[in-house]
Amino acid sequence: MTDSLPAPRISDLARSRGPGGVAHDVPDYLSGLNPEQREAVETTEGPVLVLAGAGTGKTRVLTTRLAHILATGRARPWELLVVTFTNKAAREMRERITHLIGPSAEGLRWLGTFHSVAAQILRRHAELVGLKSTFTILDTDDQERLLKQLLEAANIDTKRWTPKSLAGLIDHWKNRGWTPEKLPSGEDFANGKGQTLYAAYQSRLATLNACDFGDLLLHNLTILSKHADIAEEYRRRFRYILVDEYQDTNVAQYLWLRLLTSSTGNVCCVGDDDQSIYGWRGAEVDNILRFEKDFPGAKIVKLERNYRSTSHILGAASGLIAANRDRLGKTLWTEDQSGDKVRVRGVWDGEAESRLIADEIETARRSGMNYKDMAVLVRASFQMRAFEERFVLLAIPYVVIGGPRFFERAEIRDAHAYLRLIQSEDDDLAFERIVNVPKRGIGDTSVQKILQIARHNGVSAMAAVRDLITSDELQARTRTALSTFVRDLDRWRALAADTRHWLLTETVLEESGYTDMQKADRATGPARLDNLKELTQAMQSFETLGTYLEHVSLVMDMDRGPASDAVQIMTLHGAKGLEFPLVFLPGWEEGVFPSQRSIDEKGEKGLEEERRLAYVGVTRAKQDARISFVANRLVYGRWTSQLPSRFVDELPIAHVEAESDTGYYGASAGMKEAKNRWDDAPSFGAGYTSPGWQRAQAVTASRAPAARPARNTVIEGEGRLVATADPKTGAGFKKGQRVFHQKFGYGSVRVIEGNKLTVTFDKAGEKKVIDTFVEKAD
DNA sequence: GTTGCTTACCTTTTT
DNA sequence: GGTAAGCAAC
Repeated sequence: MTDSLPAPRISDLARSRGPGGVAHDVPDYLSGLNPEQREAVETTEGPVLVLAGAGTGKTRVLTTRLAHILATGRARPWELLVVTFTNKAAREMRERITHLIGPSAEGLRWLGTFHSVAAQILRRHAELVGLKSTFTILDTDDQERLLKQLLEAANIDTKRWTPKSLAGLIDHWKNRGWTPEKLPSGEDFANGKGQTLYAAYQSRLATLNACDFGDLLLHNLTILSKHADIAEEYRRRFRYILVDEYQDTNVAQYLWLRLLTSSTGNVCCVGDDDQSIYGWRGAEVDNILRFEKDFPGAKIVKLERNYRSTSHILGAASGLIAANRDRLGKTLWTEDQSGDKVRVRGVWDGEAESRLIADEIETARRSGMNYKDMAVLVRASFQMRAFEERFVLLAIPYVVIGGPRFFERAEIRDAHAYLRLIQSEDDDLAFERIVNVPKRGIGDTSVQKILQIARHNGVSAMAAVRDLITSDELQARTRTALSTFVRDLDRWRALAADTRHWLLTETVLEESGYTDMQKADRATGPARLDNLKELTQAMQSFETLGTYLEHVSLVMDMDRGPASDAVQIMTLHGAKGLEFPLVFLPGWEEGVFPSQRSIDEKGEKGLEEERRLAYVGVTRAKQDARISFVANRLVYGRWTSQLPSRFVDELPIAHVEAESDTGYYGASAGMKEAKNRWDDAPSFGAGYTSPGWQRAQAVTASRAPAARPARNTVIEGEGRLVATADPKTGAGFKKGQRVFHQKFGYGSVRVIEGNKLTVTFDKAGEKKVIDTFVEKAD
């Protein structure tokens, strides 16, 4: 196994390059670093906080530090815990370390995202929190459907109290490390039902042998805090801990780290408080701001020398971020004095904006720049479409990074549901998803009946189905459909044993009629079939179906093929950690960026986060950053006047070159009104309504609950949360017992086999029924 | 049980 | 303006 790998080969590498490598004791890999970077790499013992500004070589420091620890024999690969936030970051880190130290990087078993490492740990100790080690990880869709069931069972109006909002709330609670028992008072949902619903949800998850994303960490916290021996084992194992993007850790992740770090811990956190942009996901900038208090004697290293951008870009970004109050403060500098000022353009509307950017892309292209060196970074994905349309029109190649996530597409989830059900018959959510996809004539009523039986008997839906098809509860047609379904599944399961999983997938899609169903859909079918093809292709790089499914549940993202020469379109969040020679930053308008919602929900804190996002955006640029805003935008199909973003005003004029042609467009079309400042343009103030439209919506929404009280405010007892069978029914039937059945009427019991009764009905004749569907009659 | 129409909601951002 | 869920009609 990994433990028997040869010693790290970095020593070879250290000697291999350059004549200077032998002259000093300084290994080759350290020689290219500046003094601060060296310090960050060589301070291996004790807590270290590396404040790495944008473009200061953070990843290089991180990977070199790891290589250094390994090369100097301080630890072996499997004794390092390395956590990142995104899969992309984890992947990149692994690649770069492999490049530095060779194949022994494979021994880095504990390198991954918080969630994937937590999942690994949880699999080993699942039984301590009432799960089996084979637990499945639910995605948001599964989660919301489950919550919807719970809400409905509790008679809560799911329009007013949406499953989505409850999911968000529960996630928020989990991010803070709150189990249902530890939920502080004041945290609530649906008038006092919050905690009960949360508890009910957790117990449903346990029944399903499943957990959600938040649970991965929350269960870890439970295990590590309740079992001192286990925590101690991990503390001994992880001799060095490295955390990337520390500014984005939430409370749960923070607590998790603390549990895994001993008092003398060699923990190194790297981050940039100015780039904290995940507050909405529970990130606490405070974690990084109070590092010194948490780890007394911690060494703080600031990386301020920027190697990425020109001084104008850095100047613009620094001026912008200076408006934030909550920061540790650092000053980026560069020796690169070349380059143009940041260009700011105000144009008439969204179409003009996409035209402008497309034109500039073509100009840049003509001057020899590759498409892939240009990026359009937007605040929210709805902004992407305008650019896509324009680019298609002009045949500018582009790729949308992020966008609708591959694994969230309906057809991919359907395929997964089939596979999950083949792999584990207990997967009720998978069952629900595909029993009737493609249509088999198993409607909602039947499905509900199946689920009811399953829940009542404490078995899986599939088990209930197997039961039901030998009874007369369901219509003959439904029964036939279900038997076919069961037979198919059994056949595929048998097939799975000796078939490669991607071939199995193809067979299943074919034989289930799924492919035919898509073929029948002329509109979306072809694209979906393409996606499925892509899916089976991607599956081939995994050993087994199991490893594949584990991977997709954690990595909701897929490695696409090698980057082609195309303009990259992505959100600002998605752009973090990347860099491009030429960056376009459209949509800098109040309400769009900063997003109104962010301000409404989190006030000044929200605004500061938006500003950090702007900072992230500008600092992605190496040579040129081009910001733009429009005077009019089509929102929800409605024209709205826009005001330039306050961030535009905050850019220091010394580093900006601005021009707006929106001024008198209406009066004299095409006339350009060049000026240095644009906020005095009379036309902006004139018909200014935005962001009123959004605010008005928010107000209506938040008032609605008070004005219209829920119909079902009183819900008796907690037990009502989960549907229970009618109390009049139950086991204990005797031969000859008179019974009543909703559909078949009165009759008497003739045979009893487990939960199945053969009843001779007075009118309907002899039928096999499930005991929960009959009542005793006198 | 399925099809086709109407309506409500939507637009943050991701593991 | 687009989409997904919900509802009435087949």
